Amino acid sequence: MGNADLRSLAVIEDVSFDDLDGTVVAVDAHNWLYRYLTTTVKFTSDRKYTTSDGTEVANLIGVVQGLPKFFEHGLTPVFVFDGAVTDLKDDEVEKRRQQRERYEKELEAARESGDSVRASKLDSRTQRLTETIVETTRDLLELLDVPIVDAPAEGEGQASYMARQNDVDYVGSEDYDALLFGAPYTLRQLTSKGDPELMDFEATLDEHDLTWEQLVDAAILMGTDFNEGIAGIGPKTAVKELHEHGDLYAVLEARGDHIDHADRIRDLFLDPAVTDDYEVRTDIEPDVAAARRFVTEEWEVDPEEVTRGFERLEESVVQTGLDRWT
DNA sequence: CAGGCTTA
DNA sequence: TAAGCCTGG
Repeated sequence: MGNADLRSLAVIEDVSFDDLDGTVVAVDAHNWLYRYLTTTVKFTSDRKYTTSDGTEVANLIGVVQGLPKFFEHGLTPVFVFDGAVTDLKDDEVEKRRQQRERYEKELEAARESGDSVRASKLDSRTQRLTETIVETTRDLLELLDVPIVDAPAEGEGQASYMARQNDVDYVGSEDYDALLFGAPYTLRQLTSKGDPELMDFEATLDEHDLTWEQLVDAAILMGTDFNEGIAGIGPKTAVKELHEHGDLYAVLEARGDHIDHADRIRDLFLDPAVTDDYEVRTDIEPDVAAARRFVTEEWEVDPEEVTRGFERLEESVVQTGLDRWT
C-alpha cells in the first residue's frame, strides 16, 4: 500500500503562489472535495451545514472557502470530475468500505463515551462523497462559472492528459498518481494555508534515470490503488530492480513473482481513457448573488459560515477582471 | 495522510 | 531498507 513510497521518488519543489498568476490548473475535483470535507469543515459543527431533512452539504462551505484562493492568486481552476470506476479498483473499494465500517463503529462508541476529540478524528475518516455532495458541488461551480470537465474514468488521468496537451499549466491534486499519469507539473497543497508544492515529472524521471514506463512499473512493484505490490519492494529496491532488468515483466520473472492484471494496470496509467470534450476558459464571471442564495437558502447553510468566502470571491473576481486591462 | 519511531 | 504502529493535524 505504498502511496507514500511514491512520494519518496517524486521530485517536489516549493513554489510561490505569486508565480502562478495567469496560469490554469486542472483540479481533481474528488480529491479536492475530499480534502475539504476531512479538514476544514470538520472544525465546524454539523448544524451549520445540515439541512432540515438531515442532508449534509459541508462541501458547499468547502467550495466557497476554497475557490477564492485560486482567484486571489490569478490562478484559473478547471474542475475535473471522475467518471466510471475501474473494476480493477473493486478490491480497494471493498477494503475501504470495510475500514469505514470499523471507523463508524468506533465513532459511535466515542460519541457515547463523550470523547469528542476522538469522535471528530474518526468522523474525518468516515467522510465520503455522496451523490448530493457531488451534485451540489457541480451546481455551485456552475453558478460561479467555473469550468467543469467530465472524465470518462479517473479524473486524475483526464487532468493529466489536459496538462500533457498543454491545455492547462498544472494538475491540482494531493495524490501522487498524477506523476504516473505523466502530468508534467502537479500542484499539491492547494487547500492548505501556505504556498503549494510543485511535483515535477521530468525531474523525477531524471533523478532516478527512469523512463515513464519504468516509473509506472516501479509504482506497480511497490503497490498502487489497483494492486498490492510485492512484499519487500519499496522505492529503493524497485528502482534498482528496474535498472537491472529493464521492465516490470523482467523483474517479476527474475524474482519468480506475479502481479494480476499487470498489463491492464500499466495501460491504465500510460494510456488512460480520456476525452477531448472539454473547454478551458479563463474569463470567469460568477453570479455570486445566485450562488449565495443557492448555498444559504436552497441548502440552508448557516450564512455566517460563507459570508467571508463570498466577500473574498467578489473581491478577487473584480481584481482578475481589472488585471486583464492592465 | 504524513512523519517519526521501532523492529526485523 | 521495508513495514507496522501511532499520533497529530
